[in-house]
Amino acid sequence: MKLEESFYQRKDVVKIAKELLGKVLITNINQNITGGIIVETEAYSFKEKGCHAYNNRMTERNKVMFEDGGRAYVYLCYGIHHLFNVVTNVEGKADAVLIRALEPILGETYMLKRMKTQSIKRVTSGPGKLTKALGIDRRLNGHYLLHGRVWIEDYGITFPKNSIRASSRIGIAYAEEDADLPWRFTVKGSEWISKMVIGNRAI
DNA sequence: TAGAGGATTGAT
DNA sequence: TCAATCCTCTAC
Repeated sequence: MKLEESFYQRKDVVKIAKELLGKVLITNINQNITGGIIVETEAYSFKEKGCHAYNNRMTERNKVMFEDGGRAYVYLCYGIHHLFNVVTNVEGKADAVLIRALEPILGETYMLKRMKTQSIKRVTSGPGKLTKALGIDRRLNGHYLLHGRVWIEDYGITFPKNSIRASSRIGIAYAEEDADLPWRFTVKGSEWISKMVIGNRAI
């Protein structure tokens, strides 16, 4: 069952980021259905410095974040990678959840083809990789998640509270004290989460 | 309008 | 450890 507007348009982006774990992100690009169970997310709020929309700063890039919840915010990072976010909260309140890793369950063949690899373990374990595997790019920026080519479904999978790990978000050292907010959520023990490194420590 | 830098990744 | 790669934002 597709998640409805009311799921996205709530105020608590951190809660939504946790609840998205276990949901299934699906795309239909050129009739190729691909998708996976979300196992890693990060919450971003306009109230903190890690967010593109901090202090209500609206630019050409992030203006989708200021629209009503339930849309895709896709942007290009490092000139190479497309990153996929879910816009949450109501119009004017620019919150979003970055999807960082999936467990592939639909269209594995297409994903392997897009990633030019034989290893399914590597196709969706990182925010830049999963967008490529699912065929997501900036053309889907602003796209409504309730119909069309990209959406999120509830497959009835719920991870118990004690199996969700909260840690600090990746790659936002510039956010000063807000860089320490424990707003990255991963499924404990999942072999599908991203392998980013903080300092010398692999996490 | 030029210049710097980024919510990453994979190869070395 | 570092290059790839280009869009976005800021300052001038």
